[in-house]
Amino acid sequence: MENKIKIARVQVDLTQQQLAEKVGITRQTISLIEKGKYNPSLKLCLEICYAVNKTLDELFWKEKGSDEK
Amino acid sequence: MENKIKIARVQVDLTQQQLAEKVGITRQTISLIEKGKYNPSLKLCLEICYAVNKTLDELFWKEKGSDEK
DNA sequence: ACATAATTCAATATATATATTACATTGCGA
DNA sequence: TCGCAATGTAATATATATATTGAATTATGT
Repeated sequence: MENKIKIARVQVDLTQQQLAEKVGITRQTISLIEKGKYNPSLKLCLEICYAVNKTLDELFWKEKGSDEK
Repeated sequence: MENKIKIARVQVDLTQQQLAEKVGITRQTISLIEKGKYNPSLKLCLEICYAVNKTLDELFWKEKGSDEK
């Protein structure tokens, strides 16, 4: 499984749109991040964490060699 | 205190240069990140974690409103 | 099946992370 | 003090995250 943002997002009952507004970016960017298409900045990661009430490790941690694409 | 990268780095006895090489970026970028001058990508954060044997939360977590610049 | 909301996807534009080169500064051992 | 290694910093260049617009697709409820 790519990342856990989507799961955390629905857990707090937010749509991509609403999450995007909460963290101050666009819906498309949320979509791309959830799909693992790229590589958000630390600041953005943190804001997503705050919005869905998770920590960095919970949302973004991957073990060293885990998913080699 | 800005971030904990520098501390973790010296704990594993690496110079900025060596850490940079280990994670595949330049020394200057490490310097800027340690000084809190910007905002690395998630991928880079993870690689730094692996190199110094810490987790994202240990190195990069900040509470919501903590250091407002 | 239809209507609507939620999400994915593409193209181009902009902001910014990172590279590169080079020089300045600091600290430490001889 | 001298010399060197580690670090800080600045200018410009490049790669890429993110914005923007808009269209296509997928889900959900009726």
